[in-house]
Amino acid sequence: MLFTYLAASMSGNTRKEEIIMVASRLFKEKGYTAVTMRDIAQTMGIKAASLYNHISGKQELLSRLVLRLAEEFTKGMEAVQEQPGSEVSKIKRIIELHIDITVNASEALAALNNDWMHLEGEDLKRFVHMREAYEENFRSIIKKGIENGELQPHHPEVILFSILSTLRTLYIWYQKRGKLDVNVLKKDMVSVLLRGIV
Amino acid sequence: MLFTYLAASMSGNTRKEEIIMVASRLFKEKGYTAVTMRDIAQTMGIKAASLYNHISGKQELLSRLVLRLAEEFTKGMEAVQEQPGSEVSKIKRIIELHIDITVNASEALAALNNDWMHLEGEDLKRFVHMREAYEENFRSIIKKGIENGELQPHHPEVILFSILSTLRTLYIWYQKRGKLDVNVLKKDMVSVLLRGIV
DNA sequence: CTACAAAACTAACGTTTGTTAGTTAGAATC
DNA sequence: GATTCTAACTAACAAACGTTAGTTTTGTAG
Repeated sequence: MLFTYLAASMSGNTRKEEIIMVASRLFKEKGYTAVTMRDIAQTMGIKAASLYNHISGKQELLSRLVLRLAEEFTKGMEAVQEQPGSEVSKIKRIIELHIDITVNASEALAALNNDWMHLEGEDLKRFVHMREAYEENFRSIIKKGIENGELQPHHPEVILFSILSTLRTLYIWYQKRGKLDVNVLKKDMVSVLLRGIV
Repeated sequence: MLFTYLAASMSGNTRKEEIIMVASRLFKEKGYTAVTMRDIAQTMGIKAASLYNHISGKQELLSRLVLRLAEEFTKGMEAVQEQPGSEVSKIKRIIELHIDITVNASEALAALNNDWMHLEGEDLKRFVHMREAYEENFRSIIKKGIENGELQPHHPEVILFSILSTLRTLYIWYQKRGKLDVNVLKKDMVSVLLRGIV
């Protein structure tokens, strides 16, 4: 089953995971730097110092959120690459991957998109590496698609960026707009991103 | 001439505009909250206290950046609405508007996208109102386009979101990728966003 | 009932933050 | 030559920050 680890973490079974969930909600609204440990504690109904019985510090909250999700994307991309089929079908699967993760972890996605630069040391390096690898894999799928005539001969960078920025920002819209059905959303997104709107 | 005020402000003719420019660069990299007045001062080669000879405080830096740009978008949208022609041609003009602003003020766009929520009081209200109006105007163009058969009958929200999130994130990619020619970029973006990639 | 672990508390620490007050050097104006 | 203006400076403040140390409460197993 996909997203099992993600699902377990989102349900917040341990106190630690509860804190991480609360943090992700606050990070989404104000950003990592603007959220204080006292904010997180107050939302949980406890004092800031009590948080340290469960976590090592603020950085751990960020790195758990971001790296956990980045690994999910990396795993998803690997699965797509191993699958047989056309390049267009792979792009479809990537779109669906993003939508699945958005639906299951929309809060944490905000941290991944907006606050990854506040990671430190090895965590930051690892994240940047994963992100670059992800984009490079996506790019080579697009290039192959252009070469064999599946895709229009546009600059690959423009295609990559236009799809990826839509998918990465999806978390903002999904839930502002009444949470439409996931399968309907997938179908619409695939159609709009691949075949355009006119 | 369009963007005159914007261009004047970006050239940094006064000391105050210099500070605002430096701030926008730093805000783009780390976000509003993570940037300190000492950071800004150090980048300018002066002490933090000296900044207050030119500006009233940190908030002013943010609100100048964000509201100035928001007004540029609002003016642009008004111009598009007054223009005759098909709905598709209006969408084209909107795409070009975003690209023009991105090229002329890519730094400030980061603040507008990521840090608007740190505006306070009346500034925040004004921004949110302008943003909602902008989206509503865009949405009604799309709806009209669907009604008269220019556009595919997708959920307007999906179309709006997919175009807008691409355009809003453009500032990240434009300059990471060697600053391609503006007119080429416009043509490619219009083609990809309107007619898709397959 | 006792022992223990989990999870909360109070109090405080050393820094960093945005900002203010008062001062000074140099250039422009009268 | 005196005055005003511009733009920098030093010094410091009060508040807020992440975090630590030590203590108390609470629930559970022997």
